[in-house]
Parts: sequence; structure tokens; C-alpha cells
Amino acid sequence: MDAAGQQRPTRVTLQDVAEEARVSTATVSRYYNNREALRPDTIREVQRAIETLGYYPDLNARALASRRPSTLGAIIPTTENAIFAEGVEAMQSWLMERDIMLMTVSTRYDSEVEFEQVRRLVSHGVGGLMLIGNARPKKTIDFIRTHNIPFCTAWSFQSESDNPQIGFNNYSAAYKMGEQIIQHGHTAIGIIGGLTRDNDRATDRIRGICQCFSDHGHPIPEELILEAPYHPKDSALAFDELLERNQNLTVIFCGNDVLAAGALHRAQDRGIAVPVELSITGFDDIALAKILQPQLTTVHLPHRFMGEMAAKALFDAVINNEPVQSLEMPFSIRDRGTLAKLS
Amino acid sequence: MDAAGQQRPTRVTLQDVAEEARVSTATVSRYYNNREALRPDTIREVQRAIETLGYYPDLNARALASRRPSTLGAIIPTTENAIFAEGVEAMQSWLMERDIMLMTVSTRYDSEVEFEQVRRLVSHGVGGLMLIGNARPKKTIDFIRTHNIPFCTAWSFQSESDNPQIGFNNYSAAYKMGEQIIQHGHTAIGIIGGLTRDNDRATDRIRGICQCFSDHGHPIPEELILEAPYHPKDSALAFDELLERNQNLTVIFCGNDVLAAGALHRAQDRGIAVPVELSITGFDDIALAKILQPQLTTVHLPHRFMGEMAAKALFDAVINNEPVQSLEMPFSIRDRGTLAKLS
DNA sequence: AGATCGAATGTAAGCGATTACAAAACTGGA
DNA sequence: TCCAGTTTTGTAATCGCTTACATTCGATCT
Repeated sequence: MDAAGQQRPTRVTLQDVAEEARVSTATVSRYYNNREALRPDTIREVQRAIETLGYYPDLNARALASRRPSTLGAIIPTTENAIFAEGVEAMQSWLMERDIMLMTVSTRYDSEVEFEQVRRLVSHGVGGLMLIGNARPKKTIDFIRTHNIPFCTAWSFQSESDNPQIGFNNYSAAYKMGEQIIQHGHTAIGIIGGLTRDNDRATDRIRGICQCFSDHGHPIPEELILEAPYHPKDSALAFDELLERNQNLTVIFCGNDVLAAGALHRAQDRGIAVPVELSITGFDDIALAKILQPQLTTVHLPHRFMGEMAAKALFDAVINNEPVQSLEMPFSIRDRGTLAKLS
Repeated sequence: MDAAGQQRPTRVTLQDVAEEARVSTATVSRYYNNREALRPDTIREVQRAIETLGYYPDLNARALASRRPSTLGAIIPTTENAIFAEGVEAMQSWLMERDIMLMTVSTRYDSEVEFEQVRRLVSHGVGGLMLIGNARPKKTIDFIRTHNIPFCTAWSFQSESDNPQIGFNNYSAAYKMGEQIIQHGHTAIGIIGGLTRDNDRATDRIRGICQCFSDHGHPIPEELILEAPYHPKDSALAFDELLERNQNLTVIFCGNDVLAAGALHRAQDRGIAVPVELSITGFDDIALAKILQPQLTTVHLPHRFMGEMAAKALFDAVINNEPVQSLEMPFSIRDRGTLAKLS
């Protein structure tokens, strides 16, 4: 380790490029940030130096010096089921083309963890933040606001919230699905919703479907509204519970495709034919919805579009200093194979 | 915008804390990096200052000054199906506890994109890199080696590769599944593998199953070995093709659970009973495997463990300057509902 | 009391970039 | 030819931190 101690050959720096090109560091910097200000042959010279040295800029140093962040953060409840994967992917790609890195972390649906993640990301220098939904302890948003970090929430759009939101109205979507269900002749419905604690999407979906059924004269009794973690097993349990409480149910509204998958699975296990004997509806239209047999009737959401819009909003806020504008996303019902028409 | 132009209230810095605590910046820095060197009352004083000011360190500046990176990178083919999600999640958590952020990006199974992502991540200052598998153009690893960035590959373990690998032997796993299939009395098999181009996992899995059947005296004819993108639709197409070429098949080996899902789906669509009339096997044991009906017989892989080990290996390399050691992960067959015993 | 020595703290030079501001190099017109 | 007015380029401070080295502080020993 003495003679040839070239452990880590020190990085090629702007300095090195400047020397190689016989110009100042300012000029090399301008090559990246203000190329028009350079004479054509200077550009050529710098270019040559960069290539012969194999230089690439240190984006963190750049962020430090320019006070312009090079990363954004996305905090999502989980990476394990696909609910958020597609949207975040889209966000990622959109930003990457603009040389911004997206740091994605998850919270396991725990708002304390979420708060910790916010702190962490801020420490790591993210210039902006995307969170999922609007339900969380006040201190989280306060913290973000205090540090003057642009942010938006996504996957939810609530007129009553004053967060900048790039999302869809879960309440309306559930309501719409309710109308669809009623049009198909169902009145005896059971609900398997997601856990509503700190989860406005789950809450709004349950509220939406309940309000719809009330409005149409079929209020849903309390005991037929269950909550379950977003996991097929728990959903199966809830499914059994629901049928125990009322075996005349003709349809089960699930707050999410994963729950629907669990319910569907359990129904098939018990020999209940879906949708002939029992209908099941999902929510989110993740890839799973089309893999199941029969394919899930569910609410389709513009995941990619939403991700891109969130990326753009944050980008404009961080780089161009524009305020983040809320944006309501459309949704639609995909009527596939799990909702039967009652005659 | 003139009088109260407090657009971005400048960040609380080490400097500020130092002043508040009436010590030097070096001392505050030591509070974080070398606390034992401080007198108890100094510690207390700094702590107080930090709290009253709400200070948190800028990890990028720290990385810059200390020449110790605060981020690692993971480059995976896709985030959209769950193959890598769990492992990366585990990696993420493990690193986060040590104040390292993991930047995850995807390649859409395109090795040119992968190369670009490597460059990008390196520019963003990652101290280490995890890639998936060993099949890629030479220049990618060359680039990483040139810049002296510790790295490992994962999800694959090939004795013939000289990359540092934290993975499992796809060939052996497929071979083992082959034995399982043969033990169940099957000899007429068809294969739906993943696309093998730049994908050693897909390649090895096909090689493994083929070798196994050869060894047991049932070589698989070329025309019964199909490749499909990891998507249920393509798998369904391949499924039809396979049955067209030989309607006496009793089992279909799929290179991955998503392909298996597609095949299963198509079989059920066509009214073919699984596993009574036709068996189907998967690979990876992602959550989907247990959601399907019947549940998939598949190869179980220690995703979380693998993620943690990769994280640890990279961490040790980057922070403690240890070389990255290869590590072979175990696998096992989960015999569930889609592989029938032939009598 | 003074010398000695380890422990605790401070000073200041970076890390790799950006960017005011200043200086130099060109223009063209009188 | 000289000067004013642009363009181009260079100088050097700065971003928020770490850390080698220098300094100061106290306790201990004679």
C-alpha cells in the first residue's frame, strides 16, 4: 500500500478541464450553464478537454454552489404493491430527462415514519417533495413549510384541503362506481375498505360509496363496512366476516385492487362463482386487475399522467420558482368481468 | 417583493449553530462525527443550540467535504412488476438506518439505458452501485471500474462471472424445479422463458430446465422453448403458440411468476383446468404467486435477505473500504397449487 | 510555582462547483 | 488611430461542511 497507493484516483474536476483547455474554471462552467456566452472555438476547446479527460460534473457540488437542487423526493406508503409504482416511474423518467434525480422512500403507511422520511430527504438536500394524500399530522406539513420546500400531495384531490394537490377525487370516483353498481341492479352491498387511519384515499372511497347508496335509498349498515390492510389475506378474512354478517350480499366493493384480489380469491376458494353468484369491484386498476380471472371491474386512474404532472409541478416550483398549482385528474370506470348485471 | 423579500429564508448552517453555542464550527462538526472528543458540557451546549435553531446537516455538503458518499445507487430493469421491489425495499431500509440514501432507477431491460443510468448516478455522486445480473456490454463495467466505484451485481450468481455477485444460481434453481416436475411424472413440457437478450437470469433458467430434462432422458425440442416479455399478455400469446405446436403438453415451465400468471389466465380462459389438465410453474415467488387461483407452484427466493446483503456489501466497500465479497443465496421450491402429480 | 503532557478546542484550508464583478479583447465609427 | 461599446474571459468569493494542524486549557508531578 506504499508505492502504488492509487486507491482512489482523485476525481477529474472542473479545474483539470480548465487547465487542459487553457481557460479558467468559469469558462468551463459556462460551457455547461451558459454556452451561448462562449466563442465557438472556446466551446470546441473545452469540449475536447472534457472528452480527453473523461470529465463529468459533480451534481452535488453544483447544487451546493448554485443553490439549485438536483434532487426531488417522493414519499409513498409502500413500494410492495404496484399502486404507486407506475406513477412514480413516470415521475422519475420525466425528471431524469431534466437532470433531476428522484429519491423515493416508503413509509409503510405510518405517518411517524413519514415524518422521519421527510426530515431525511430534506437533509439529503431534496429541493421539493411529493407526498401521498392529505391525511397526516400537522407537524409534517409545518416542517416542510418552515423549511420553505416546495411540495405537493398526490393520489388525492380534496377541495377542502389547502395543500397543492395533483390527484383525483376519491370520493367522486367511489360514488361513480356506486352508481355503476346500482345500475347493474345491486342493492345488497358490503364494503372492504383500506385502513382509514391517516389515509384520506381510503376514507374518501368509503364515504363516496356510502353516500351514493344512501342517495339512492339503500343506506349501507355499519356492520357491512369493514376495513383491512392492503393485503389479500386480510381481505379474505374481511370477506368471510362480511358474508357471515349477511349471506344475501350480491356485491362487495373493495377499496383497492389488492383487496379485491383477496376477496375474489377467497370467494373462489369457497366455491362462490364470481360474478354469477357474487360481484366484486376493485379500485386503482393496477396491472393485477387484468391478470386476475375474471378480470376486475375497477376504477381506472391515470397513473403515469399524474406522475408526470406532479414532476412538472415540482420542477417548475423548484427550478423556475413558480407556485405549485393544484390539478384534478380524471378517472373512469373499467367494467370488466367481476360485476354482474342482476335481472 | 422588496420589503419582505424573505423568499427562501437561508438555511440554518453549522456556522449558525457554532455561534449560538459559542464554539467553533469544528466543534459542532465533532458533535456529529467524533462526539467522544468533546467535553460533556460542550456536548450539551451544542445540543441545545441545534435544538433551538432546528438545525439539520446538509448531507451533500458533508459528502463533498468528507469525501465519503452519502448515497448509493441501484439500477433495476423495472419497477413495474414486483420482482425487484421487495429486495430493493430491504436494501433501502438497511441503508437508511445508516444515513445512506439509495437512488433507484430503472432500465426497461435495455442495456444502453442502463449505461446511461450508470453515468447519471455516478454524476449524482453515488458511492457504490448495484446492478441486476451479469449480462451487459463490457463498457458498462469498464466505466464503473475506471471510476473506481464499488459495485456488485445481484439476482444472479454465476461461477463463471468475475463480478462481485450477491445472488442465486438461476441455472440450479431451474434445474431443481425441473426435478420437481419430473418427480411429479411429467415429461411433455413446454417453456415460456423471459427474453434472454442481455438477461442472464432468463438465460440460465432456460438452460437449467433444459439440461435437467435432457439429463433425465427427455430433451426438450427447440420449438417448445419460447421467449416472451415479462408481461401476461405476451405470455398468453406464447401459451397459445405452445399448445398449437403440441397439444399433449402436461406442464408449462414459466421463467417468472408474471409469465405464469399470463399462462394461467389464458388456460382458464380457454377452459383448460389447471392443474388437472395442465400444470404451470412459476419463478420468483412474488406476492402475485399467492394471489392467483390456484396459487402458483414456484421457486422461492430470499428477496429481502438478498437486498440486505447487497446493501451491507456495498456499505462496507464504500464506508469501510472493504472489497465486495460475492455471496450465493439459497432458493427453494414452493409446491403450491399449479403442479399436479401425474399417475 | 513551574514544567509537562494529554485532552479539548480553534483556525483555516480545502471539497467541486457557480457567479458577481472586473478585466481584456474585439468591434466599428469618427 | 483612438475611443466607446460589446463580447468574452478571468478572478475570487462562496455554498455548508470536514479535518490536519496549531493552540489553549487543566491537571499532575516535582
